[in-house]
Amino acid sequence: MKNKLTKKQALTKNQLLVLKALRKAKQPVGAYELLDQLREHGLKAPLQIYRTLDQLIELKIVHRLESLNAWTLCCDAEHDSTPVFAICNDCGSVNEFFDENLTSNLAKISKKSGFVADRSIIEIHGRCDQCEAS
Amino acid sequence: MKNKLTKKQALTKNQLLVLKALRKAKQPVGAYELLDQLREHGLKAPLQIYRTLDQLIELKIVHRLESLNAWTLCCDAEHDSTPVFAICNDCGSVNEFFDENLTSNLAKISKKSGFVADRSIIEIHGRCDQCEAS
DNA sequence: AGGGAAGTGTTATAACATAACGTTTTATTA
DNA sequence: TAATAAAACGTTATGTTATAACACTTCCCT
Repeated sequence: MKNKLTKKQALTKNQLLVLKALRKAKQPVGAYELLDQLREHGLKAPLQIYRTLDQLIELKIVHRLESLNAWTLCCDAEHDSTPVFAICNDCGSVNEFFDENLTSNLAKISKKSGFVADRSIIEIHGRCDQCEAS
Repeated sequence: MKNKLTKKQALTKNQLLVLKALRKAKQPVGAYELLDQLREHGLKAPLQIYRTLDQLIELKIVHRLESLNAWTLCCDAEHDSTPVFAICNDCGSVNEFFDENLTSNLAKISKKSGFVADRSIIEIHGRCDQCEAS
């Protein structure tokens, strides 16, 4: 794995296609939906999508939302702490947050039980402020 | 919905079957795995399993692990705060924790952005103390 | 130029989940 | 206790999400 700059320059054709599709979307997108959108650009099989998504996750450019089976752009490539996703049940929008306290809380809980954490998933379902207001 | 006592007495045949299968398991179990185990007791279709699992979740006896597509018994029917699941990559075991600080942190993050939370998912992947020791 | 690693394409299949419909059981209350 | 509403159940078919296996290509480094 190279440094950030090199990484960004090194994006492949499929990676760029998937990224572009994710940028256009205002919500997380499923793998088969991405496939449908990218058929016109030559992608034909689910695996091409899944592989590309795995690569983009590895590059920390994309997150997978486990409770939605869908993917979304990372808000900011530079964070190290655990992202918190707030997922609106009504409009489907997702916001990504970071919270130092939460991250350290999580670390404490792990440590207390001797568990060595690797990857943390925090997803909150509910209603966003806009939907709540309307 | 009745009180806890009544609820427990009211478990149906399918609910009892699924619960028993989950109790025997030392790890979260997938829906089709449950189906396989319960075929000998007359369950034949996935939907019978999925429906029963939904009922047990509604009764707060069972949790779904979103990142595993699997289900596990709730450690304790009496909690109200958000459960934290620590999932071992090596042995597959899962531990359920509760942490007041974490729960209130989560609530704060939601509130700050005007998001009204409904359901929270916290799943940590890593290595449990036993696997880490060996 | 040679060799290894990463990326690609394709077919087939596995794993996970729900729609739609009708029947049976259970609980409620008139 | 008969009528009826609600919950649970069973079954077939289908939809959705994800991976296995294998062969080929491209890129990069020495």
